[in-house]
Amino acid sequence: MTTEAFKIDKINRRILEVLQLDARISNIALADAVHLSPSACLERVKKLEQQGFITRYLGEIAVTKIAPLLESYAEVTLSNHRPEDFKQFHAAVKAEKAIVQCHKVSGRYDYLIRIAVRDMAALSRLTDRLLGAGIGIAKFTTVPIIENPKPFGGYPLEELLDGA
Amino acid sequence: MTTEAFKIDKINRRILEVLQLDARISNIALADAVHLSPSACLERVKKLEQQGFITRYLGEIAVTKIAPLLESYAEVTLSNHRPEDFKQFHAAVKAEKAIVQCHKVSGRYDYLIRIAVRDMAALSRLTDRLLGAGIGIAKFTTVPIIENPKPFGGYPLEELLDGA
DNA sequence: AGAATGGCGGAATATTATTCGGTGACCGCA
DNA sequence: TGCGGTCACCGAATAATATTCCGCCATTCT
Repeated sequence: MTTEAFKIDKINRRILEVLQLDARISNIALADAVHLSPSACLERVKKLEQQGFITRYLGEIAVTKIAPLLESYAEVTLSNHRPEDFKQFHAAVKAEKAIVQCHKVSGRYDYLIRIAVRDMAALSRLTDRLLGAGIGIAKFTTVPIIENPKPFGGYPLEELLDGA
Repeated sequence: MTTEAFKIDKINRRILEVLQLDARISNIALADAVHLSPSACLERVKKLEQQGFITRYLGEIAVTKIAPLLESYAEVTLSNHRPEDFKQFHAAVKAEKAIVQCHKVSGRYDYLIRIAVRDMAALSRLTDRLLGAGIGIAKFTTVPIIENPKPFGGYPLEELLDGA
């Protein structure tokens, strides 16, 4: 046998649900939450990590408490849509630390990127730099974030798995 | 003095930078990375948590490996902009598990929300439900995510703090 | 200078993670 | 139906880590 198809049963789903929102829970507490012994629970978690079902553990930082922060999205449209145009843009995006995330989307624009800078001046400098970098950006519309009424609350695994 | 202004020195910045992308690093390894003894390091981490500089630890799940997933953004415009209209919308958003995140923004629309459902049919049902819920949505434009060229890579704390 | 404060390192202890058999349920197959 | 074989589990033993505690500077304030 080669790579085994993995089974996401009810227990693994529960484990993922918990870890998704509390990555640093102790294995003992997690085991308790899913009604398993610590050893059995740990075995499952390790397997979930190794097989790539859990990719990373992230710490959420209250950036606004330590520094000025203007977070915003930007809608990006490229001038051309050849494979090399996309590649070029991807490379530029990855190199830019202020661009903290990038989605390729389907709709009125090609990409939706998330930007973290100190203030409008820095945002302005960034857009100028991107537009002047010759990476084929035809249109660049920034959408500043004012407030976050609902912070990320995890994926609804039950619905996605069972098919709500 | 009551609540002490907290100092984010170089070491704390480093701690945050590390934890941001590797929340489950052991305290010993973290201490090593920031050139502190485990006890001193732990003391700082605890303080950062207590004072709210670290808000949560999240596990990143490869949802697409375990279930069908259509993730998308949606641009939302409300019909009216009275305080109660916003409140009503916020409440609806929080109650909807498929809406995993919600930003209030400044631009052509009022909100940018992130949605996780199984497929187009589910997305369609969701939009119908939201539009029919009488929560004052005037316009609702979905923007499906095709690809993620740059996953979240953490905030550029150095730039934000030192002022790039 | 002297005392108070705060952060540090290192040792001791408590808690947790990890390893390691042993067991029972389930499955395929004769 | 009975016989391995496999797999996931549990519980105990061990290893590693987290956490506490205390004494020690360095800085600051008086």
